[in-house]
Amino acid sequence: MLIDRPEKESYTCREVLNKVLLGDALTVLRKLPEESVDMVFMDPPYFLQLPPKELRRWTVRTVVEGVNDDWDQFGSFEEYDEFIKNILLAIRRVMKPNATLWVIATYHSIFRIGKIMQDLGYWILNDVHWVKTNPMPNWLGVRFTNATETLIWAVKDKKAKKYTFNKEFAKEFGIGKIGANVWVLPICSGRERLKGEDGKKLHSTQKPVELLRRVILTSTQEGDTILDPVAGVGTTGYVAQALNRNFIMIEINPKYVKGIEKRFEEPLKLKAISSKDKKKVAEYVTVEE
Amino acid sequence: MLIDRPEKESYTCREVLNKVLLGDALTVLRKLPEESVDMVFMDPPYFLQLPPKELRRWTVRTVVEGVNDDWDQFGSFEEYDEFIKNILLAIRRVMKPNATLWVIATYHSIFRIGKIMQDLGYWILNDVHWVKTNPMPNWLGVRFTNATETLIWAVKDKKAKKYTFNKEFAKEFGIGKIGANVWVLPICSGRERLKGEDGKKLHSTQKPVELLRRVILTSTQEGDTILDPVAGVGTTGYVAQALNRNFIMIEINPKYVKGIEKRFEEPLKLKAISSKDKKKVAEYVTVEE
DNA sequence: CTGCCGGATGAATCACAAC
DNA sequence: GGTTGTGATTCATCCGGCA
Repeated sequence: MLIDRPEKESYTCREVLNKVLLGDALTVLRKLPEESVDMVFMDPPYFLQLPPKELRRWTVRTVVEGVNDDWDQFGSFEEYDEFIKNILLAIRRVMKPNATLWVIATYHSIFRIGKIMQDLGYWILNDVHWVKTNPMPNWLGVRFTNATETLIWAVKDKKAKKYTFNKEFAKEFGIGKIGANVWVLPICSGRERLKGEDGKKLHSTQKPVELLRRVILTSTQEGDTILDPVAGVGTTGYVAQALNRNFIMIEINPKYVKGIEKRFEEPLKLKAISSKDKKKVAEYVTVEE
Repeated sequence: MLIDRPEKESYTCREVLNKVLLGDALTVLRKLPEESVDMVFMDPPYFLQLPPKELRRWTVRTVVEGVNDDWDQFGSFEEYDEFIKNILLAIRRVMKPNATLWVIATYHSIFRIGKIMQDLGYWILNDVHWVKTNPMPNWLGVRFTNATETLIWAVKDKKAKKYTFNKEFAKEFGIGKIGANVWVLPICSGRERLKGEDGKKLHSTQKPVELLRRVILTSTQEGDTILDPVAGVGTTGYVAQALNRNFIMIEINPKYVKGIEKRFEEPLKLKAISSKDKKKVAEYVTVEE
């Protein structure tokens, strides 16, 4: 069975391998054996601005002179930080000593996440920048078009050395010929995008298969175990399976889990990025004369 | 006089306009009038935490002149955070209500800086990614080649609305045709790179003129006042002057200040990026068929 | 003046084994 | 644990020397 709802106190690796565990990330993570996974990919919820009324004031406010009282968003920042910190701690426990962790987010939250990671002892190896060829057309002329998401790639500890890095793939994916930390690829759309029964997109931030293909190929070996504690519609496991890696996915929303189940009925056949798509990418990033 | 050593308790804007103030950033910032500058560009120490040993090129046996300057040394993350927080607070005081702030750093510290900015109430407008066409390669192939630096662009407060954003320039500089938050340009080298009397680079991390040109053209108007509290060899003011903006620069190191003085003897004549360079950039980011 | 070639170098958290 | 010596292996770009 692909789907499982963990009831026991703790699980062996074998019991949860290649399963989607229905439940809260933190609760389920704590049931997994320690030092058991080779790589973790996390796509945490984005930080959403709540209406000011629901927010508390930030206690550190008193540090600053001459500041008006509208610093209300910090109450929710604190809650967000707490959530991130706890899940990063729980992840750290299940990572093998030389496992690596990927986290993806936008500027709304990536800075908070990165600092928390460093404070917990994670050692950042790279930031990788996903440049979207077809970002949301949010051009109001008041900001730069936000065409990027940032991935942080890290090890548990500064001392971790023998992590997996397949540089041939890194060179293939990064722009230029030097394996740079910049990936240019389109967002998930078209047939790849999962739809609900209402015909609308099932998940608001479904990650493209190609993104996970790159993550997995550069940082794991065949047979490795990949964990995604906030699986959403399960792109991580879906691509992992196609690349002969094992996966453990955790997702709390039954709607998404149902989506994963349906998705897995038709296993992914991976093909390299089409030359047509490559051409599009090339056109996109080319600077005009 | 271009150079000035502030002795008084406080200064009017007129007294410090288009001057390099020799002194500690925090001390001098507190002497400036509040709400007096339109834009701030800050290039703080990145706290690279480079290993104490030297890195030697294998083929030519030469040593990489890393960033081992005293100004990049901090005892701990906490110490670094305190430094950043205090300077960000002092900057906030002198910013006009609709002024904007740019901060640049690499993955070593940009996440910490971004979180501290958010915690202090700064409202992030964008992250802008500088993709370097000619970075140091990662020789051992154990990571992605770190080819980027990240700029955070922010206003003092979420409520600030009427900040300057020249969208024509944003469209010109960003890759694609959408004004994306990605700038591709080479690092500062060759004749542009200031040399000391020993023939070696005067500053380990001099920023390219083209980077500042983009920052200034997108986020200020002619006649605006631009502050750089950690001026180094003064690229910010040098480009500001060429673009008919006013500047206030602060720098504590007399060696760098002397470098600025000499640099200003020959005012910058700005030329647009050449079509040859544009072509190179295009080649660099183009994806192969 | 131009073109070719060798040398130098860049914000780098870059390895590993032996003592 | 720290220190030191050996060795495996990157690329775009600029500059100066020389043909």
